[in-house]
Amino acid sequence: MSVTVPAERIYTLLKEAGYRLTRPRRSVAQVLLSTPTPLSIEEIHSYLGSRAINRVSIYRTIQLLCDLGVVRRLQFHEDFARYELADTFGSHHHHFVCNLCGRVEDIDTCPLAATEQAISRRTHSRITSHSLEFYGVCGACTQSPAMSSASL
Amino acid sequence: MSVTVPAERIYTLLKEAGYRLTRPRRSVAQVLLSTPTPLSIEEIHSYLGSRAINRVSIYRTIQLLCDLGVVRRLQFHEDFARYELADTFGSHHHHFVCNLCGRVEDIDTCPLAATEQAISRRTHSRITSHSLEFYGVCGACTQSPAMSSASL
DNA sequence: GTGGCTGCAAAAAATTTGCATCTCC
DNA sequence: GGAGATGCAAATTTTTTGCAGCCAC
Repeated sequence: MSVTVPAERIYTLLKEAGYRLTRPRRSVAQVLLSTPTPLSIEEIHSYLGSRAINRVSIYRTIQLLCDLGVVRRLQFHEDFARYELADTFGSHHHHFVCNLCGRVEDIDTCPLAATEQAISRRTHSRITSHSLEFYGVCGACTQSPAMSSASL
Repeated sequence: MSVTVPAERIYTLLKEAGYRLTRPRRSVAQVLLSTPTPLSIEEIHSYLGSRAINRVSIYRTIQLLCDLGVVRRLQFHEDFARYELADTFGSHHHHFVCNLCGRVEDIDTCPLAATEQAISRRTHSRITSHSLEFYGVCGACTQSPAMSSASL
C-alpha cells in the first residue's frame, strides 16, 4: 500500500475538479504545506521569493483552494486575511495570538463539538463550521515585556 | 439610588478619559446601543441617515471606542469589519452566522472559561479575550431554501 | 478663546477585474 | 491547438492621513 503525501492529495483534488496543475498552484500549495502558521497573501508572495509568482495569481489560487475546501481563511485582529490548510489537509485546531509579539500558537483542544450540537438543537440550524481564536500575552512576552514591534 | 443607562456610562467614560462629547460620538454610540446585531461602518453610516456623519468620523469614533474598551471588532467571513458593544456594555456572547441569508444570531452559551484556564496553564500565557463564531445554515433557510441574495 | 474634533480631499492598503499572452493537457 | 491560467495594469473597496475650519468646554 502506498501513502499519499498531502501535496499529492491536493494536486489530485485539483485535477479531479477539472483544474490544471500549474506552477503557481503547486508553489502556493507547497508554501502552505511547509509552514506551521497561517500566512497572509503578502507572506506567501515573499516566501516564494525567487520562484516569483504574481500577487494576483496567489489571490486567485488561494480563492480556488478555499472553494475546493483545501484552505481556510482566518482573520485575526489585522486588516488583511491569513490562510492555512483546512482541517482535512491539516488538522482541526484553533489559535492563540499574542497581542504583543504577534506570535501564533496552535491550540489543539476544541471543546465545541458538544456546544455545536446544543446550539443546533436549540435554534434548528445546521452548524457547518466555527472559528475560534484566543488573544492575550504569550509566555515569552509575559517574562520579558521588552517585546518586538508594537510595544508602547 | 439612580440607574445609569448605558448611553450615560459611555458618555461618562469618554469624559473621564479626557475626550469631548461631540455629536458624531453620541450618534455612533446611540446606533450601537440601539441595534441587536454587529454593524459595519457602512451600516452605521447609513443608519445615521439624516443625522449625516462623515464616514471618516465614524471610523475615528469606532477606533476610539475600541481603544476605550466600549466596542469590540468582529470579522465574519466578509472583507470588512463589524462592531458591537463590548462585554461590559452589552453582554459576553458569540455569534451564529447563516451562510445563506447572512442573518446573525447571538449565542449566549460560552463553554470557553475552562478551556482558557487550561490553555493558560499549559502555555504559560495570559488569555485576555477570545473570538468565536459559528457558521452554517439557519432554521429559516433550512426550511425554505428560497433564500435571499447570495443563493446559487 | 483655544485645543481637540470634524469634514473634505487625497493617500494608502487590500483585493478584484479586464484583457492580451502564455502554458498545460 | 485550444481552453484555461497567468501576469500586467488598472479599477474597486476598505481604511488611514493631512489639514483648514469648527465647536465643545
